[in-house]
Amino acid sequence: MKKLPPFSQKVLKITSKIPKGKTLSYKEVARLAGRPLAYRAAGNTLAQNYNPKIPCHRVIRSDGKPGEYNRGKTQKLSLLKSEGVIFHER
DNA sequence: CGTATGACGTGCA
DNA sequence: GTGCACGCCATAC
Repeated sequence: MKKLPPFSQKVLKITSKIPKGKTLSYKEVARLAGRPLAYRAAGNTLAQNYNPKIPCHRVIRSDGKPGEYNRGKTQKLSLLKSEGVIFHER
C-alpha cells in the first residue's frame, strides 16, 4: 500500500465511515473531506484508489443516480439493494 | 512546472 | 424532459 495524498486519505476514510444502508453523494464526501467543491477529485480518488475495505458503492451521485462502481453501476445497485438501500432511479 | 484525465455537477439549448 | 458542453478540484504523468 502506498501513502495516498491527504485529500485521498480523508475521502477514503470518510467513505469507510458510511454506515450500512446509508448512501452519501460525492459532493457530501468531498465536503466532509474538507473540499466541498472537489467532488470531482473526490470521485477520482476513489476511482484510482478504490480499496476493498471501502464501501465506495455507497457513494452515489447527487442526482440519486448510482453513478459508476468499478466501471459498472450494475454491481453497485445490487450491493446497495442487498444492504437494504432503496434506489429510486430518478 | 505544465498538461491531461476523471467513479461529478450545474447550466443552457 | 432530454442532450450537450463547460466548469471545478486534485492527482498522475
